[in-house]
Amino acid sequence: MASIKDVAAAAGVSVATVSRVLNDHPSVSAESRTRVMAAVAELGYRPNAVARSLRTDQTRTLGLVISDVLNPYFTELARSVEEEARALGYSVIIGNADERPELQDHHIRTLLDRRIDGLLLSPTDGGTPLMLDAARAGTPMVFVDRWIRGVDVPVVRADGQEAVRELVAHLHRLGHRRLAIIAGPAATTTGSERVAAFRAALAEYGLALPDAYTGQGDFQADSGRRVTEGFLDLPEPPEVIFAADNLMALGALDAIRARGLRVPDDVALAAFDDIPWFVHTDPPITAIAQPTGELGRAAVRALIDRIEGRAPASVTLPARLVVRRSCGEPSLPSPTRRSEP
Amino acid sequence: MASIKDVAAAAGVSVATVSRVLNDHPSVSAESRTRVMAAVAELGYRPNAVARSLRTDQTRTLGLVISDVLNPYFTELARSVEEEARALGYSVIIGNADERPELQDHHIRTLLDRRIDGLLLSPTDGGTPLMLDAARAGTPMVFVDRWIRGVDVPVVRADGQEAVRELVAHLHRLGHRRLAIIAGPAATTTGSERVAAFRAALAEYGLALPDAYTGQGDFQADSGRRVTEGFLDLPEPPEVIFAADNLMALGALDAIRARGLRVPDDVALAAFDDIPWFVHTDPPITAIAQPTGELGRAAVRALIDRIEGRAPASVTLPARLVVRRSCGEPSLPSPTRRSEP
DNA sequence: CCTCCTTGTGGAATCGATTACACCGATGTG
DNA sequence: CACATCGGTGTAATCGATTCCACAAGGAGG
Repeated sequence: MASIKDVAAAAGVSVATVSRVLNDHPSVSAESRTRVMAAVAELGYRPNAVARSLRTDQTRTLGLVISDVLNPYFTELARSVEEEARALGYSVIIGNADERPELQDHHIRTLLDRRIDGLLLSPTDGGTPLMLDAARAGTPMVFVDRWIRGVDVPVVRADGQEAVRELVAHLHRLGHRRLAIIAGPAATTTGSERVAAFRAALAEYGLALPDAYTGQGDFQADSGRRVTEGFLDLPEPPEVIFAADNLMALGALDAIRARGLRVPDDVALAAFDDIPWFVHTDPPITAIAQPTGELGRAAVRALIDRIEGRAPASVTLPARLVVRRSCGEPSLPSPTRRSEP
Repeated sequence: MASIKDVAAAAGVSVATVSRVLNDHPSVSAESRTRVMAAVAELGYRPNAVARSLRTDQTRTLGLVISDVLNPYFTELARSVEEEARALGYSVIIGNADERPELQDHHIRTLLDRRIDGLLLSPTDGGTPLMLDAARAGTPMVFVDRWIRGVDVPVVRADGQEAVRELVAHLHRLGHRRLAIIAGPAATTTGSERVAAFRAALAEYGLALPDAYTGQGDFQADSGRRVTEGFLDLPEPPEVIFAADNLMALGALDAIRARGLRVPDDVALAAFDDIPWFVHTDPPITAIAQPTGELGRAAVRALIDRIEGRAPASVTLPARLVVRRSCGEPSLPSPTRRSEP
């Protein structure tokens, strides 16, 4: 592979001049410029990004560590992150933590070893020492979706409180009174906040959230299945199951179906995180939709602000309720609300 | 950030010795080794992967360029690729081409600039000059899923011929005679091969595949929708629509639903590429499942064989039919076939 | 007792870029 | 006419690692 020396030799100039042409430095004669360009084209020369990074101490690369690539929510997030980063001249390396803290740490470590310019994180847990150290050491960092308390790192996320309140109102209007939730890991903010929001909304209607109706999941389909089975085994099973993410909703649907029960006639189902497939499930699932693309883009902008020395700001965007049929009443009466992405 | 010099100074040895300890070279005294280790721990030193790569001319990184991250098939592929690569000590950088050749080239170029050790490709098209040049220049490369004829690059893919034959047999048995296909881009192998396999299977039953029943899609949901509308507008619409990938099947389902028609009563639907959601759509969709995880792992092994100087082999694995209810007959008669992943 | 290995170590070259600094000739100015 | 200025260029240092080579010390063998 041709190096800058080969180009210099072919163009009959020094490597310094070649470098100047490549980085369009002002003081290069038109003459030299054209000869260098010709040599570059002739040799098919491409600068070695590794060498350049070593010298300039910047890689123009962002790291993104997400909790689960197989979750369509995170896939969409990753996509929008990459898009915005590319538009701003950065590349993105994605690490999939699979909801496992060790794997998350593995990726953070590799990313740091590669000297990425900044890190976008959606922590699987309450924050490992490695992550905290990196933040303290001044690695440019931004949390997306999930975050960690007590760390001075900007957070870009959606606020679901209002949407959860709307959901509960919707459920209450439909006559449901026994509402259960499949929560995410308590160590994650999205795990605990969604339960809190749900509980608060229930309280407004004078409803309680008994322990028996609070199942502990891990954001994976299997846990949704398991928790749902527990709910259905109860002497008095809930009328509604609210899953704190889309995969657990899938598991719940499985479990309900396996018992020969019907949604929403026997049990109603709702989920946090809307995804395209929810339109096509049987029945279509009522969900709380996050502005995923906007979240990803805002996170990248915040991170790059931080990297380039500007002051990054935390961002909170509202989530919204998308009513479909999984909680009852085909929603024909109110056609306004029947929004599809 | 601490460098090897700092470690050397802290341990009272030369950088050469530190390097030897780090790469556990045999001739280092136990004495030096422990002192270096202590210094490393004390300083929290981590070798700079950029510098190391420059010197050794290897990055221990693989590039993976896929056609569409939002397609669950490719997400799963990416996941298995990363998993196997990690197990073998490599990292993976994923590029999403979004079915756009320019974007694909952008990613190939960036990956090459970063001097990745090898490239895993699922080409969006017939092969851009850049891609062909890279192959010719000797960049270790392997095609996954989709490939390009006339290039000397190993291919790891699934063979769907037998499964398509089974599908057609299944459809014929159910009494369907007017079968249509939503094809992928003809420039992709998966685009053309699936049509060919379908046509060949139909021929075995004395059925033709008229042009009117061959719609041109681009592997995206929208195109599935558009083509399906065309089919339904025909004076004699098909009885079955076979989508060459899962996203186009989703679009087809949308279009059918929008007309107020029912699956499978009014039109039957089948898809290439099985995904977890197909179990939960209304109705569950009959699909041809690829051994996605195995494909990803085999591709990584082939690529690493090539990188490390062993002779890589092409791999072809069989796809299989998963019968659900979208083509008619609840499949109760034959419970053996009702396999779920 | 002198050579010859072996083992452990450090100095320095190297990878491919960027960039500070020195230099040279041409132009402008007092 | 001497001198400062400036545009254009090259030499060389530098980033942080790896690794070749030289060398010293110590043990084995003649």
